[in-house]
Amino acid sequence: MFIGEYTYSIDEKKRLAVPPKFREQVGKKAVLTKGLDNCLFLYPEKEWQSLVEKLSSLPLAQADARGFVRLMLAGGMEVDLDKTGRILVPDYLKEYAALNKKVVIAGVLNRIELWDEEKWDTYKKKIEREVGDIAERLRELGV
Amino acid sequence: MFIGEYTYSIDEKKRLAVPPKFREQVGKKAVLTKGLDNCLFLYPEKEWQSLVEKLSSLPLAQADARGFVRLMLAGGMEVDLDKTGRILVPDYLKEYAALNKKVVIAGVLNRIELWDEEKWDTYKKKIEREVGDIAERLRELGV
DNA sequence: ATATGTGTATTCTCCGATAAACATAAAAAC
DNA sequence: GTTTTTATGTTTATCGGAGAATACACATAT
Repeated sequence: MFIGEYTYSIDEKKRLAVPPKFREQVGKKAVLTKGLDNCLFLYPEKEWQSLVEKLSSLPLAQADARGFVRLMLAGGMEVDLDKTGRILVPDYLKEYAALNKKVVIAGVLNRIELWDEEKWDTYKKKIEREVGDIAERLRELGV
Repeated sequence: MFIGEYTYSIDEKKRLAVPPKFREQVGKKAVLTKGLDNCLFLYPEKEWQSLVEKLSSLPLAQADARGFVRLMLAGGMEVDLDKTGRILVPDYLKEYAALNKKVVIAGVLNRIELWDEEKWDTYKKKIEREVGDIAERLRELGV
């Protein structure tokens, strides 16, 4: 399980370090893809497999599902970690998530999320403001 | 079960002592994360696991749930107790809870809460003022 | 076949951060 | 009153990130 939030710089060659605490869990190969809310998702090989299975089961007839599957699959890219634990972020993903120099790397359950620092701050502030209400609504779900 | 309220100083290296009465129950590793009402939650490993299970079952497609999971997970951090029973509070959590030197450490059922002393006093006074009304409302819930 | 260019991979070093070990002083327990 | 526990402070050594420099692979052109 991934947990915690770190900030790293993406260098001019679009290389980005995976935090040491995550490296072992990620392994040598991972999949980087477009996520929800303008961030990127980074999945370890195994987690990616089980996600793909879920996506496979979505109904082809449903336009929403087609779109989502296309976003995740066509948008994805296999990435390798180099000896020092960095990945290479493809241009089109860097652009999708509007990544600048400072990138927030957040562990969320079975995936790692990459956010542009500014976007992350904005999002976080919004959530923190609303968290009381959200918790009330989630109560129905048993949290 | 955690019970009671203690006050400790957080030092300039952001180390904070876990009260001796809590140490055995907490163990060597714990998870510190953002809580509700601007405090921090400290969970023993086991309690954290069962919380994570609940969070895992929330639907990825629901924006509210995503936000809440991100707050708890990305906001969390594994912390170790050092030889003298202290944890290291990460900068971003210290900031989230606006911790100053004096920190109130309160046992609440299956978790420990960390509060800035001033915020705690204010909150406590507010609750004490409203306790009558609150009790009325809770009666409907069967307390 | 050689030269040149472009982009990626690797290694190295510096500096700062950070956490582990150590030390001291105060308080509590017996 | 002595001993143990606890709270807090200081020092030290290790580790990690960032950037620069180098080495390597591949392509194109001469």
